[in-house]
This record gives sequence, C-alpha cells and structure tokens, in this order.
Amino acid sequence: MTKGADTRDRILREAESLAGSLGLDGLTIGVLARTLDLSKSGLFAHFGSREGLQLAVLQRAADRFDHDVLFPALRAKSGEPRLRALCDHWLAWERTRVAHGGDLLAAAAFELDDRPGVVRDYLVRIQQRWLGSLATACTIATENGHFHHDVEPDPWVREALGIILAHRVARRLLGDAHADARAANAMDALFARARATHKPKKRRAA
Amino acid sequence: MTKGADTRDRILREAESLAGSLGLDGLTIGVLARTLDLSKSGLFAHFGSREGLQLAVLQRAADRFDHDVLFPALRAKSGEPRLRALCDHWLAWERTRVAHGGDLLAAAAFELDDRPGVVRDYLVRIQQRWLGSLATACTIATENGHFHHDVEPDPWVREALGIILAHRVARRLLGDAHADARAANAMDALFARARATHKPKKRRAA
DNA sequence: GATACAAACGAACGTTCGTTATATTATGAT
DNA sequence: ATCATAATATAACGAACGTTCGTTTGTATC
Repeated sequence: MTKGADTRDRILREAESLAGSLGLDGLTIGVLARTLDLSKSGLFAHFGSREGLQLAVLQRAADRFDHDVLFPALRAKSGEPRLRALCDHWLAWERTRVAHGGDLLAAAAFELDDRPGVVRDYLVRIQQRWLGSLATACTIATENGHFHHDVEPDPWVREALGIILAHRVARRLLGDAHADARAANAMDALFARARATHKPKKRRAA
Repeated sequence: MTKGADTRDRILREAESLAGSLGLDGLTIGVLARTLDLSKSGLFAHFGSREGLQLAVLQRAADRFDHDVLFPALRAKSGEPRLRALCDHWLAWERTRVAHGGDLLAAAAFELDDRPGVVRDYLVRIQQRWLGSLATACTIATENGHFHHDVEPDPWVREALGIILAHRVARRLLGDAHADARAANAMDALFARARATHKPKKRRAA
C-alpha cells in the first residue's frame, strides 16, 4: 500500500525535473527507468500509459505550485497585498525552477500549444485557473482603491505573465546573470504603475 | 545544381512549419519525408545529419525573420520610429506565425534552453543579435530625446519580449481571441510610457 | 507456514528513430 | 551521344520507443 505510493512519488519527483529540462515530450520511460534503477515495465505499471505518466507529472507540478505559490499567498490581505504575494511567490517559484531543471509548467505551455489531447486540456485548465486567480486579485485591488480604477485586470495579468516568460528566456537561454534582479524590478514597476495615477492612453478596439 | 537547391527549399519550407508546431525536437526525418513524398535517405542526403537539418531550418527561419522584420524596419528613421517599426513587424511576424504552425524561433527558445549543442548555440546568437538590435534602437531613441532619458534599453527590450511571449501563450494555448489586440495595446502602452515623463521609481540593486 | 495481493522484473513485441551502403535515375557539360 | 556527377531511391542497420506478457519477489493477513 504505502510502498507503491512511495516509489510512485520517487518516480514523479525525478520525472518532473527531467521533464523540466527535456519537455514533457522528451520525458521518456526508458531513460526515466534507467535513472531510477527501475525496470521499464515496473515503472510503466504505475501509470498505465505514457500519457498517464505525463498527466501525473503535470498534476504533481500543479499541486506543488498550489502548495508553494497559491496557498501561502492567500494568507495575505486581499487586494494589492495578496496580488503582490501571488506574484512574488510566482517569481520565486519560476526562479528556483529555472535554476535547475526548468519550470515544467511554463515549458509545457509552449510545447503543448498545438498538440490536442488530455494532457494539453489539463494544462489549459491549470493555467486558466491560475491566471484567473491573479485577475481576481487584481480586480479586488482596483475595487479597494489600492490600484487606480482604470487598471484593467486581464492586460495587467498578461504583463505579469510576460515578465515571467521573459525571465526564463533571459536566464536559461541567454544566460543573463542579472535576469533575477531585472524580473524583480519589472514586477516592482508593474505594481508601482498600477498604483500611480496616470494620464489616459490611446487604446485600440477591444 | 538548381534542382537540388529547389527540393532542399521545399524541404525546409515544410520543415519550418512542422517544427513550428512540434518543436525542433519533434521534427522527424521520417514524417518530413512522408509529408513531402520523398525517401528518408533522399531527404537525409541534403543535410548529412539530423542536427544539420535542424540547423538549416533554424537558419532559414532566421533569414526570413531578417527579411520580413529587421530589414524593412531599418528603412524607418532611426530612433523611436525605427524601434517602433521593429516592434510592429516583430509582432506581425509572431501573429502570423502563431496563426498557423507557430513561431519556430520562440518555441525553440523554450525548447533548447537546456540542451547544449551547435543548434542551441546558433539560436542564442540569433536571439542575442535581435535583442541587441532592439536595444541599440532604444538607446538611440533615448539619445534623440524621443524617449525619456531615464529609459533603460535592456529592461525596455525585455518588456517587449514579454509581450511577444505572453501573446503566444494567450493565443495558442489559451485560445484568447483578443490576444492580438491585447498585444498591440500593450506595445502601444510600452511606447507611450517611454515617451512620457515619469516620476522616479524605487529600484533594486543591478 | 499457507494464502493472497501488491510491486517490480526480464524478455519480447511491433514501430519508429537516425544513419549507412548501395543502387538507380536525372541533369548538364563535352 | 557520352559520360561524369548530382539527385533520389531501396534496403537494411542498431538503438530506442511505448507496450504487453508471464513470472518472480516482497509484504502483509490469517
């Protein structure tokens, strides 16, 4: 009972790190088994299919994200403080992932773009839920008066997403040593700008 | 002489689109050959190795990027107009790619993060050259007085990169129909902000 | 100690991968 | 028309892929 769940966890831990750098598609049962000193078939039995494995890995990553990012931040006062906590924890998550292995969720967002299936569907749900949480927090921040009333949540959230994604490219692909500080600064500026009163800007159709 | 180069081009055209949605790693010689009604070995002979194929695909994408984005924009007056042209063409490129197949260069940036080799090295050079061009244009814009003098080129460019990357996720993964307009708005705002005089912001260490 | 079930194994399946010889066909120069 | 060479094809290679099978090992319960 406990033994099986134990190795299943060992597998998923390794799988998450492996998939972080090679992508969910690069994650292979054979390599994973060899890394863990397991037989392919023994490992396979835990998930029933490769798709099952990918799904489990994604699920684990999402759970850990909730645990490390979402839940702790929910303890902050709603409005701007909570939004700030969400973004800070998000950035910290991304930063530590990026340092070794790579953020599986971000990588999968680019990888599964175009590949229909349950795995992609699950990822979409995860990401939409997360971005939705951010948007909600942002809305509250504007209603509270923490943010200027004309701050639009969805574009605001998209900017935050941009900071995270650009950070990954800068850090991992381009090897920018200042990437962490740059991302933190960008996040600061994003918040500062939302608080300040700003002049009306021209805006295109919806 | 011309016949070979011709099919080589046919191959690369298809390969670029295929790699756009499946990634450079998902691009497979067998599938590519079958799609083009060629033999695996016949196709293979054009590139000598899989790595050679990947490199050629990347090179073609980079050439087309220069042709469609960089060169046309260089005809704009230096300073803000040129930077604006660069970003507009960039966004247009990303938008059309994203609509069918997906932008290979952006996808590769996430895919090859962690996989050392000539292909990655080449991609890094491409991206650094491009981002460097943007930074230069931005610097000139501040020197010209088009942009406020305290606009920092590198963070500015990184914001632009964030807009592009976030657009792809929004459009392709999340299926946001307004993604194009949102990205355009974000780009407008980025420029507007650089032009305006703004109050000093707290800033962390470099 | 026998029984029952969970967990992991080794071996093999058919397929696809990238790659290599070897052969055939098309093209262009003489 | 001949002949070299470029371009493509056929056939096969070893390795790795995901998956299935029958079996063995481990671990509890009676």
